[in-house]
Amino acid sequence: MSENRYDPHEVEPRWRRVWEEMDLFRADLEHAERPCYALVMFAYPSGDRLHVGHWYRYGPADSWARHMRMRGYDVFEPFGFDAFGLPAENYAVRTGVHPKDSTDSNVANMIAQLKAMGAMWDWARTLNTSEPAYYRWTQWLFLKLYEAGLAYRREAPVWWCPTDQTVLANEQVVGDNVCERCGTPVEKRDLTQWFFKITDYADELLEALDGLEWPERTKTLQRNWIGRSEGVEIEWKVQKADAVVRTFTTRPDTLYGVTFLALAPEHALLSTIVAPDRREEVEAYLARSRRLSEIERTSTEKEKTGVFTGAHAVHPLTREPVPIWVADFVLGTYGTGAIQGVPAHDQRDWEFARALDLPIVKVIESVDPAVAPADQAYTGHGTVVDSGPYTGMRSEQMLHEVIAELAHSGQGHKTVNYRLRDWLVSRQRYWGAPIPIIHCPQCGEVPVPEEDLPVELPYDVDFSLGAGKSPLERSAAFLEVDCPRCGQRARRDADTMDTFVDSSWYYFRYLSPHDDDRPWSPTLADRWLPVFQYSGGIEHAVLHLLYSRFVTKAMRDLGHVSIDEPFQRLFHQGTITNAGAKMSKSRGNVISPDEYVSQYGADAFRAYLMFGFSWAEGGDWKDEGIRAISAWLQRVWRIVERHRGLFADGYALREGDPSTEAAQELRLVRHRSVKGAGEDLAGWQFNTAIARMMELVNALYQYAPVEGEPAHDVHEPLLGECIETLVRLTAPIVPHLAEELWFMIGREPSIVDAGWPEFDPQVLATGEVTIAIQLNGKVRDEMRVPRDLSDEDLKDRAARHGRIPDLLQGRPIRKAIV
RNA sequence: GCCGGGGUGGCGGAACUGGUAGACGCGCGGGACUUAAAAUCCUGUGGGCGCGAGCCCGUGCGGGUUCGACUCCCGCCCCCGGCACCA
Repeated sequence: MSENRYDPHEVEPRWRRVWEEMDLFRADLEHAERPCYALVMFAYPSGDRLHVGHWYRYGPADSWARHMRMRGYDVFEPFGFDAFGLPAENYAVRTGVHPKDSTDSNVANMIAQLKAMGAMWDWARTLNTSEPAYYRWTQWLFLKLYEAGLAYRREAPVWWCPTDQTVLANEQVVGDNVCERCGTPVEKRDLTQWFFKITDYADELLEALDGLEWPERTKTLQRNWIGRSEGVEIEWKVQKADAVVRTFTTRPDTLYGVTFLALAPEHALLSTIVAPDRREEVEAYLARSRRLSEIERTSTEKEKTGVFTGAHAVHPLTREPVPIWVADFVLGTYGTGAIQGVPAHDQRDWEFARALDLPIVKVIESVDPAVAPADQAYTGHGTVVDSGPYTGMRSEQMLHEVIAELAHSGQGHKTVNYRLRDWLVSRQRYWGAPIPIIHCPQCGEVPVPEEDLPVELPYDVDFSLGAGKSPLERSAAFLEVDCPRCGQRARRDADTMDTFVDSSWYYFRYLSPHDDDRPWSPTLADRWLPVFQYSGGIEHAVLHLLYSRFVTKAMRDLGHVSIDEPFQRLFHQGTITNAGAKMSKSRGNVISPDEYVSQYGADAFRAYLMFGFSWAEGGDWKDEGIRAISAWLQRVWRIVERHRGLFADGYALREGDPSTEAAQELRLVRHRSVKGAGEDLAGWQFNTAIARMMELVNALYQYAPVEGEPAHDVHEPLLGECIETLVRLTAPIVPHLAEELWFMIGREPSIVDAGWPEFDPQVLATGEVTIAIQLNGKVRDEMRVPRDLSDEDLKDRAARHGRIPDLLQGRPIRKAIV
């Protein structure tokens, strides 16, 4: 290798050793004055090599954190592993390698690889959720929620994945009802399971989104998922029975158009109200609908079906009888499990009425007659017709009035419904935190006393997927236990917790990972939370990001923290693809970071990922990109190397007042670069931040060509100042190279504490500038003017400039814009 | 269907609250250095017309507001993501 080249392979490991010896990235959480908690999402140790995705999300996140440290923040940047979970266990089923062994070895390999990235992670505070010292507190969390009534066990129809042999949370069922993990179509089963009562927080989870600095689409995902819907619950007295059917509707203004009620097949009242002569037919219908899968039942393509129950309800306003049907398009899990059928103004009700020949009564007329198709329901608002005293009113107004009337007569009240369901947290798998509950024949559910935590996972278990029983269910050593309350023989709960429980509170634990008498320090939590800046994938929008918000709020209400939200600011990285497709082993298009890192160095790899893409978007991998950025790093190195002589001792780097035009221009670029790069880094716009640095480099080459001998006998403070600035600007992006250059110009390590360069808005506002002269929106000429010229003077000069007088022909210039 | 995001050169991507569209980079053309190549340095590069000064056209499509629109308004088309028989 020629002497005139930067060699990352020698430099990078050397500086990493120095940083480690300096203990540079150990955060002093107790004494921080400007805390900046820079958090990246957990890594899954499901493989032992880093892939491009790891570099793409962690490298830039570290660059942001580095720039914050240079700005004087006390940055805390931890890293840890979400080590429990199905992949490790499935691997064990296939190969017989114990999840603990494969996970531990993957974690060790990943840490070794991660260290080569040169990030500021504080490895003294790493976490591994599968270690008893961690999951002890996951179990503590469970117990706290249990004590507060926020964790409960009940039988419910739940999603079951036949491949993974476990239940799943609603949030883990994606697309056409398939398992988020393995893609297998899931089934509904009635099982007794543990839930966290996230629905208690539905309203706050929704409301508080407005105050979060999150991407709009992520907030939208959560809003849709929570699915708040305001409406009215209406009571319908059933004729000849001591029963009341409650329906939920968002459109009480259509009440006079109700021609039937429909109950879900699982509705509890059904057996009470069904007429004896209809019982047989109803039973047959229920049996039929039970056989249908959830997918078939809820398919919009499916013909509407239903059966008359023989019962009638009394219309709350007209007192007319309304037939009650059972129909499987009505969901037992939403609202009250019963609906008021208004065929004229609801498309589903319309289809139902057409299929079963029920009357369709129009009660709202569109104001615009053009929007009144005859072959479907009219769902908009308009003028009320055939609705007793409300006739002639605007439907929006009737909506309010009819609510008041129903409330007045005790037949209905305003209510809110949510799509959100409680979080199903139990899993019939081994590799997770055991649920700290003991089932005693005498005492029932008994929480494990806190002092007995952790309930440790036994190492010695049988992993074969047998007869629907998990390894823990088959482990007598684990299951058999004495009841902590009465001392009788009892049985441990054999389920483990969803791994999303592990990751729902880890940001607290990072603050005091070694405390063994409490999950976190309230003092540190108050000082460091909410997380200053969080980053990770959008795929967790309604999973981890929702669960963590719930856990934080629950812990707040239980008095364990004082914050309302865990993550104030959030960014999502995009995805790096190759040849237009996601990288995967099966496609054979996986780019291995190792090859590129060993060829170009960690800095170049990081810098390419930051420059070649808009970080939030991602994009397609291109080999030329990394070659280009690597060449640019050499270019940076060369210019600094060439002028290092400027930094001989005692040399003053004040940029002074440049006299020549070239010097003025260079100074201007310097200030512009500092401003631009700083703002862009702060906003995670890495590509444009680097572009600003490139402009400074280009300006330096213009100013001081590298041909020939450098003329350093000439006093050149501006050049020195610019070079020093350049080195500081690049430090967050290419930490190793910048540290080397910093050292090369005679400074002490480390550059992360050398401060971020400042710019002077005055400089950007003074000097001469070229402006375009537009007439009627078209550029007609340009001229050089001082930046601080007044509008009047500007107009005046422009009107006399070049060919402008000819074009103006005596008319004045109306407005000037600089 | 509803909600959110997006559509800009050959390519990746810029453009703050409307003010020279295409920063920066790749690729490509030209030049310097070299016996030569690589590397490096300089230079040109949205499209069309023109010898030239210059002119015309250009941010998915069609209208509009404005002295001026990638940006704002109205009506569409297409792509990505989420939700969806949610009453």
